[in-house]
Amino acid sequence: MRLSHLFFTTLRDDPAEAEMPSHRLLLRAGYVRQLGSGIYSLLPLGFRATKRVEQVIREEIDRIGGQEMEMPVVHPADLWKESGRWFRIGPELVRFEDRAERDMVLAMTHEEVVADLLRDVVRSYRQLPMIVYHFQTKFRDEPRSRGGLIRVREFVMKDSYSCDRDFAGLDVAYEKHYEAYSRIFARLGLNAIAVGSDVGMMGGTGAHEFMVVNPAGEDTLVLCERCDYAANQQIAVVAKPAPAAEAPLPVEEVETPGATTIDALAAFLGIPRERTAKAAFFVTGDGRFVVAIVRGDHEVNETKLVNAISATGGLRPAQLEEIRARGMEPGYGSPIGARGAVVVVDDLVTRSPNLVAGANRPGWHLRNVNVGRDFEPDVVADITNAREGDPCPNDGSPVILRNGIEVGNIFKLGTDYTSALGATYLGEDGERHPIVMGSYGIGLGRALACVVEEHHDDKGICWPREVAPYQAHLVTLGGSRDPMVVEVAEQLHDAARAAGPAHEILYDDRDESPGVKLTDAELLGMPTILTVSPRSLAAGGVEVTDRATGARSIRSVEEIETELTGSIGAQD
RNA sequence: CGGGGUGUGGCGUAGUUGGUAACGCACGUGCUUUGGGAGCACGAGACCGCGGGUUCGAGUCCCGCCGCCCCGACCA
Repeated sequence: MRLSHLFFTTLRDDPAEAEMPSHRLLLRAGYVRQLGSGIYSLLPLGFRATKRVEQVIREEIDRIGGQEMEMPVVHPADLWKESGRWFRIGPELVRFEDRAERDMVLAMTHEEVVADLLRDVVRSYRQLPMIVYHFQTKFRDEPRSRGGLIRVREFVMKDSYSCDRDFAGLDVAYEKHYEAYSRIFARLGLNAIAVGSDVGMMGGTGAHEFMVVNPAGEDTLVLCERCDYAANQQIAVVAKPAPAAEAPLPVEEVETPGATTIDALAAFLGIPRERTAKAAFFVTGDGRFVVAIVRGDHEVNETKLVNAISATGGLRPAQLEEIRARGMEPGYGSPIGARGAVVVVDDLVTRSPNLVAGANRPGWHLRNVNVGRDFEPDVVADITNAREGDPCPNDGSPVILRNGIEVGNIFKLGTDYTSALGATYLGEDGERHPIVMGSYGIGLGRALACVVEEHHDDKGICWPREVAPYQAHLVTLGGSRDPMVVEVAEQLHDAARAAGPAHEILYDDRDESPGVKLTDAELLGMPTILTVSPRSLAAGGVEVTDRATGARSIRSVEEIETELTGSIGAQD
């Protein structure tokens, strides 16, 4: 591909609104352009790189038996009403009416369509198991997109769906995907770690997210310093050693004017935060009022809290009036004397004696509060966030906290969708059974951006070979109108092109100064930069620079031609 | 949806007490130049986000709206 004809442009200056390196570089190097908030066009270079990511994924999903297909982006809302999601999902699901005033949705995922196809196509257990997948556009009207391609509203996702006779079959399909994903991310040059993640109401044996450690990540990962323990903070369980036992002391009131926060309270009384109990107030989607009690040195983990009380519809913070109506006082709150509230107590609190807790009276707290004696929990569970330095549940080593970007997830769906839509098969036993599904996603654009996050330097992108839109970037220098230089360059370009689309190289045939060409070559990031100039010819041929390492060597023209047209492409 | 910011040629920016828009890069033409974002000359390119208002006069002041970015809320 001649750069003089490529639909792109590089920017000398950093775009003002791009903060993440991947966003900045993909814009500057002419890979993508923004159309609106969270909506991007892929220019030819970006499209080509995305196609390479896609091909890696395709090969690995095919390898575990996936069958590629394609499902629509626009769905009749009836399907989503059948599954119930039409009613459960908020405004991130785009709804509209067609000309006949039928409700329609823009697909944000494709479980419903798969389940619909299953009930049409699958009749017998003999047709199972199977895996289908496609690369298809999703639209999710996120309240806030950010970070360039990292979090967008419209994106192409590889989503695969496993369809099995039973949960044992699901486990197999899940394991296959786990391994396929590991291979995919390794091939993409991504250091992705699989972390356990929340399975929500689904039960089953689990879900994993594949996370890339990145400061801009939106999830918090809990990682063991020593062993391979890794979990999303949403579900991470760490050891919580109990303090030394003490005999319960009598409750005393203590005046604590203005101490509405744990920090203020601990400072005022001159005690450590772990001697206090913190109350947080929520209302569940199904209308229950919840007061969660954790120790002052911990934070409430809402995901764990939701799971502990099976709160359908999630949680929202309670309003002041709602709290007071239950006999509690924000800032000085505790379950003591509360009414009409589900009291959820962190297990550590039950093992921590003589805590300072709210007196439910402004300006007052209570000393020596003990769970069981002074108030009765409705639920005792682990409802706190793991903290940096807490003991790993496997080997007790300190855990560390890191931000992570989710580049893929695998999820045991079970029979929710197939039951709702009536996708069943006739088993060997002559009975109807719901098909057991799993779903598995990878966002292409996000994966691409993560590759750039991991593979760049101060000059530009450094594509891994598996992802590079072109295998090499050919630059002519030092009198680029020199007939010999042009002839050699044209020869290499033609030869690579003749070897097939996968072998094609980028050829900078522009009449630009050496500085511009070399700077652009480094910005664009092809793994190999080939330089042809009178100097290189005099030295024996073509100068070969490895973009990632900067290593240079002179190779003969014939040698380079052989490599360009041979297997060096790694794109076969 | 809250909080903060921002909107001026393709990109990055300047624009003072209100007087019809400037600079760098990029772009076009010509000549020179060619191993690290070249030089000279000429040139093109902006309804200053949109609407209303104040004013003799608005990029600038006032009101409303919109877009985009960041933080938070949210996230099958």
